[in-house]
Amino acid sequence: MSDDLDLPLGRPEHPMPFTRVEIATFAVEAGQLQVLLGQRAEAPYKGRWALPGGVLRIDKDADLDAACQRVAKERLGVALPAPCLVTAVGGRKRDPRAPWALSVVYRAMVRPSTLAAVAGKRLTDLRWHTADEALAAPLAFDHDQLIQSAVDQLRGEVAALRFPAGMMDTEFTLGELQAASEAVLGKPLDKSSFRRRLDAAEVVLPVYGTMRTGANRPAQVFRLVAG
Amino acid sequence: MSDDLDLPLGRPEHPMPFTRVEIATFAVEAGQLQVLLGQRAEAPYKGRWALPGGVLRIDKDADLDAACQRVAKERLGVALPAPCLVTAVGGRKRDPRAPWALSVVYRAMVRPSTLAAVAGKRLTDLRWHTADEALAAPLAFDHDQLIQSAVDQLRGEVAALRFPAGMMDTEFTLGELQAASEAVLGKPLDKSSFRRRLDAAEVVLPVYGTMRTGANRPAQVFRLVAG
DNA sequence: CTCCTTAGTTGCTGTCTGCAACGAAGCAAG
DNA sequence: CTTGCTTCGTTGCAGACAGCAACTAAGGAG
Repeated sequence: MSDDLDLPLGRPEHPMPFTRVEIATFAVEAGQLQVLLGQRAEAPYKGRWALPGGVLRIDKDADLDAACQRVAKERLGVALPAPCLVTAVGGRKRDPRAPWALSVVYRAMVRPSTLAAVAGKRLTDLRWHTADEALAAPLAFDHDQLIQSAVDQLRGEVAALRFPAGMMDTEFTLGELQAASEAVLGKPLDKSSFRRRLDAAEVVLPVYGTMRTGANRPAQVFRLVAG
Repeated sequence: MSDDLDLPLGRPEHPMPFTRVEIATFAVEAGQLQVLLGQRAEAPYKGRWALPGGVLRIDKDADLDAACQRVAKERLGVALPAPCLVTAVGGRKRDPRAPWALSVVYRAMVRPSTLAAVAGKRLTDLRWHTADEALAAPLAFDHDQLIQSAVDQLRGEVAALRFPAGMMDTEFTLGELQAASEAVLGKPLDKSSFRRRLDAAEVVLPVYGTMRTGANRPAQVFRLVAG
C-alpha cells in the first residue's frame, strides 16, 4: 500500500482547503446571552449576519490559538480572554468562494463593556444579538450550526461551574454570578443550591472586607479561583 | 479596514496548511480499552506509534466526515460506525514534513473482531494498544494529546449512557454492556445503579424471548434504542 | 418608623447513587 | 439427587444532593 497518504511534499502536491478561523464571542447583557455578529457587506450572503472570522495565515500564525487571537485583534480590536476551540467543519458546499472550505471555530466570553470601545469604529457592522434571535434568524453560511455548537459547549461549562475567563469582572457578587449563569443557561437557578455547589466546587474565593454596596443590603465580593 | 480577511481568491492567495485526518479507533478487549495505532515506517518518528491518518483530499472528499471514512477505508480496510469529530490541532511545529500542519481528529468504536480480517494484511504495523499504555508511551507527533482528548470525550459519552455505535454487537446482555462500560471508563460500576440509570434513560430495549444461554443463569438480550 | 429590596442562611423533602444482601436459574461435581 | 458455584436480576437501605420554601439581616426610600 502506497504511503502517498502520509507524504505532504511527495509527488503530487494535493491542494489544501481554504482554511478560516471563526470566533463566537459571547457576553451577558440585559439578562440575555448575546453573541457578536458582523453583517456581511458583500456576496455571498450579502446583508446576512455571520460570525467574525478571518483566513488562517500560516506565515503569521504559530498555531491555531495564535490565529484566533490575531483574527480577534484584527476584527474586534481586542485580545480575547482564554478563547477555546469548539469544533471544525469542512466541505465543498460550505462557502461558494472556495472549492473546499474548512473553518475552525473558537468561542470566548467578554464583558460587553470590553467591546464598547471598538464599537465606535465598527458599530455599523458589528453588533450583539441575543443567542435566541441569532439561532432563529437565517445566518450566513452554516454559522447557525457553529453558534449552536458553541452555545452548547458554553452551557455545559457554566452548568458545571467552570466559568470562562471574561464572563465576569475580576470582582463580583454571588448574585451577579448567578444572574450571569442564568442568562447563559437560559433558565433560573435555585439560590441556595447554587451557593452550596459553588462552595463544594471551590471555584470562588471571598475578598474579605470588600463589600458591594448599593441600594440594598451590601453583598460579599468574590473572585474566581485561579486556574 | 480591508476585507482581505475574507477573500479566498483575492489578490494574494495565501498558502494553506497541510491538512490531515487522524482516526482514534477504540475497542474493548480483555477488559481494557484499546486504541488502534500504526507503527511509523519512516522518519519523522520512525518506529514510533501513531494514530492512523491520511491527507485531506479536497478532490475526493465532499466533507470532513467523508474524508474520515475514506481514510478509514484506505488505512483500516473497513468503514467505521458513526465516527465523531473530536477536535482540531494546528501549528508550525507539529509536523516537520510541512511548514504548517493541521490535523482533524475523529474517534470511533468497533468490536475488535471487526478489524480482525484486515489484520492479516497490515498486522505488521497496525496493532491494538491499551489506552493506558498508549498514553504512557512516547508517541509520534502530538498524538498523545489527541488520544487523550478522544479518550476524555469517549468516557464522557459512556458515562452519560450515550453508547457509541460499534461499542457493542447489535445484541448484548446488560452484564456485557456494564463490563464494556467499565473497561471504557477504567473503573467499576455498581450493578443496580447502572441498571436503574439505563432504565430511566431508555437507551436499551429488551429483545423479548431471546436469552443468552451459557454456563450459568441465562441473561436477557438487549439492543440499543435507535437514535 | 414602615416598607421594600436584596443578601445570606436554614430546614425539609424528594430523588438518585452506592452498598449490601437476597433469591433465581443454570451447570458441574460428588 | 444433592450440593456448590457462578452469574442474573431484584430489593432494601443509608448517605448525598438538588429543589422548594421560609426565615433573618441589612441597607435605602418615603
